[in-house]
Amino acid sequence: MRITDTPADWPADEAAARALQDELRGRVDPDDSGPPPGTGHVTGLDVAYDDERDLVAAAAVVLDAGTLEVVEEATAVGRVAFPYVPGLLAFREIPTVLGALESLAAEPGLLVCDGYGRAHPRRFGLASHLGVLTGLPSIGVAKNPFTFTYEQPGPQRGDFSPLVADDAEGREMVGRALRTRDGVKPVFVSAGHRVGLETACAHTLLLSPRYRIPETTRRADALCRAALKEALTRT
DNA sequence: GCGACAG
DNA sequence: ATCTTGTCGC
Repeated sequence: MRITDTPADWPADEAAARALQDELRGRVDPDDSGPPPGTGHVTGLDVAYDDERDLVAAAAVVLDAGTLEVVEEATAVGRVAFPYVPGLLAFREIPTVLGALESLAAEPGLLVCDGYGRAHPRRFGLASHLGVLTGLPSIGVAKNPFTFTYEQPGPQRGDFSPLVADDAEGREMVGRALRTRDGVKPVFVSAGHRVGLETACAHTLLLSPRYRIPETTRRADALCRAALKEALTRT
């Protein structure tokens, strides 16, 4: 098994990581040049950790956006490149996630990340970061509200309410709490690169026909866990 | 200083 | 994220 290595110029500490986010945030494209929902490919990304052995397993699962059938799967294993610090999650996941993405033969199309994009302390979360580094359209679909506030959206699938940030960047609407299943806790959607919030929500609903979490993330979650187990067996 | 905090 | 079985409900 080959271990994806951390880039030599990876931020060494929190200050350097925050500075890099401030530098890269200007490269995010807020326009809607990404694919129309339901067309082309959508790629789910996720990672699993074993802090004991210092390992990270990442998975990239490409689905046909129209049928949600799996087109291709890829995994990569790496060393933990950064500790978990709220707001700096991307530095922990990106090296290995890029390793998985690079080994795909298919076009990734839209990147669906397990976390946030624009909804972030410096407006540059994991989805924004991955979008800028790859040039691919991306969105973030998180399972928790992080530090943001929101009113409970209506009870039906498709109902949503604004996700509001009130921090150093000011008070602003950075995403949506979106109900993907009737009567079930909403997911938290934010724009990444080349995809607007409205479009990001449309993608999310099409990717979640049955469960709260998008098929892309569900598939990637199962795959990276399996890849981690496999890596532990061989390590 | 304390608490909260994507995964 | 991760440690972890059964169980209540649709």
